[in-house]
Amino acid sequence: MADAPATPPVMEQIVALAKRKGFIYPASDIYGGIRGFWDYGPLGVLLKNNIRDHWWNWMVECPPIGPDGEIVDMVGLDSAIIQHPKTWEASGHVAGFNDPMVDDKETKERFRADHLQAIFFLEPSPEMEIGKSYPVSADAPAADSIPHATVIASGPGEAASEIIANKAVRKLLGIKNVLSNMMVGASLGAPDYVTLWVESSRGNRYVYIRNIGQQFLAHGYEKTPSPYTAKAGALTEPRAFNLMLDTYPGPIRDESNKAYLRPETAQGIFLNFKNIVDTTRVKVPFGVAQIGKSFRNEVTPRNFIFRSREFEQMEMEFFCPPDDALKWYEFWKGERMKWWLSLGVEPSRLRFRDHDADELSHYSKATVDIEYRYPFTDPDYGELEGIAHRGSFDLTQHQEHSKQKLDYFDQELQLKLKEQGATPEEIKQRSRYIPNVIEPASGLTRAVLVLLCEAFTLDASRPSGVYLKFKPKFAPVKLGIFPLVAKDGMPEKARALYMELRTQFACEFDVKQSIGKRYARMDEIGTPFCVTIDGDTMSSDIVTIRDRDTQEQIKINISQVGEYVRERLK
RNA sequence: GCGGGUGUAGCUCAAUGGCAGAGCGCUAGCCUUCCAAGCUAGCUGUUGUGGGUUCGACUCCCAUCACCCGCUCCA
Repeated sequence: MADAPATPPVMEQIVALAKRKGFIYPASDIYGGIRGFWDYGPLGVLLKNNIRDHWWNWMVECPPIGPDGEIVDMVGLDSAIIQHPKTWEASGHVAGFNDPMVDDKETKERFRADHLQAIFFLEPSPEMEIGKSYPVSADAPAADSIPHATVIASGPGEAASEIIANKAVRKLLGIKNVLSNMMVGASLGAPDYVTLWVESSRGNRYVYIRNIGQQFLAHGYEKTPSPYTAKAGALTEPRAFNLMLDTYPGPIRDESNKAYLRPETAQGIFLNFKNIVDTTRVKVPFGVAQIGKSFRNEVTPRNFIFRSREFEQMEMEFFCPPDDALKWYEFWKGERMKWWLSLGVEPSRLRFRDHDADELSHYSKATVDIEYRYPFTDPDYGELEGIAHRGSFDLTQHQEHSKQKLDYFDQELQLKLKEQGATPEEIKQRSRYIPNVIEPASGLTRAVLVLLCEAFTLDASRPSGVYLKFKPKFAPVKLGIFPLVAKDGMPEKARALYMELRTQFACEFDVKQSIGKRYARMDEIGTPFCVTIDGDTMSSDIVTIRDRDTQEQIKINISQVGEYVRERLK
């Protein structure tokens, strides 16, 4: 699979194969499809359920042993997709998912208003001096919207590499060389922008001003220069794009009934924190895991099932004492990577990526992504799972909004503090707290995509031209059972074997057409093993097992087939 | 949502404005002792959808939907 050229055509082949063999269909296909939604076909649902069950087993039924050798308490949950609307006010989604956007009417680019970055043109000249101000040029802006830049310092610095690392800027400017960077101020904004003086492929030299959004929006969008052209007046009024899908439970469609389809499964866990603590015997630290559908009104669903409006998540919220949060963060980071590797994903296609400070969500103290090198991101990586240190944000928010106490009394900590000779005051204060949360949140539907990409293997030497190299445990069908030819009692014998094994794992029984064709079909859907009943079987119960990856065949007794396959499903 | 591209059978693709086709596939039968063999018979289309121009539209025009690429967003 590493040999497959990682270009868009490969992705198209994967999408085509997924549809042709019944893994994934466009939703509402006969009506022309509906953007951002996909249906999982007969094989797709088997694959998805296999991954889902593996996660549930790994996280809930048999969770990993903790960093200090302790047993980790873990329970499951399946909360409603629609929660009380206040949930999403408390979580920050109503505000955070209403990002104001502005469009550049000329270039048709769209930007988040609070993320606006502008690029101005500044023709450098030898006369420029530190401490003096110069107007940065813009094509035809209103006079009062021309910022003046004050040169505060010059010389190379850290900002240069940071800005050069900004893909969009690099591409836009065609930056060749960084000539110098300066600290400058602009007349409309704060006096501390980092700017950069570069030589570009266009032969111009530019000044780049970061994060002008906040400051310039304060002066009105009509005076805000467009990020790319620096023209004022090109931007539209900021408009909100709600990224949550809504619905109106109850007989009357009224704003007061408005509810949201959950954009993440996590909040259902926080809402049940108190219930779980009260009704089960879990003690902090413990985790609550949930698998289910989530919905986001994505602006642009793209890249097959990578970004869809309805998707499935596998999330776990791990509640721990604030003092231990970092320890557990590191622990889950490691465990989650192990889990992805257990799917049979090639290690070199996985990586961690820490979020920068300015990239962190409003709630998070630290977040790391596990990323995968998808064919459509290659050589770059795309998100697969986020592991976030959410602090006490969620429980605190829900405590405030619901007026329900969501803190936790830690009896063990109380005892420990007593032993350490802490004062009664300190004991009282520290043993009752709002737990911190470590959240590994992964996309089940993304895992399906990863396994499809990972398994997709071109092989011109075999009749199918392609096969899916799933780890046997995750293959939708485990075993093909074929009579070599449809005569001499072979079909009957093969059918009897099928009847025996179908109760143990997913088997497919096929009599039709040539044996080669049947093998080819199994290759295409990633069936790891095929067993063939031939003349030897009829005379001495010896069958042939054919391996999908090597295409090699071995002979074993018919009575050992079940055991042979089961051994390889572990 | 914006810009560009694409849309014909399950798949890959043909068809000057003039009868919608081929290969693969799929189904049934025959044949067949290990990798999509062969023979026979069959299956599949409101040419993405809806309008318009025309005697006549897969073909030209408009709208719309979906997909791909870029922007934006993002598990």
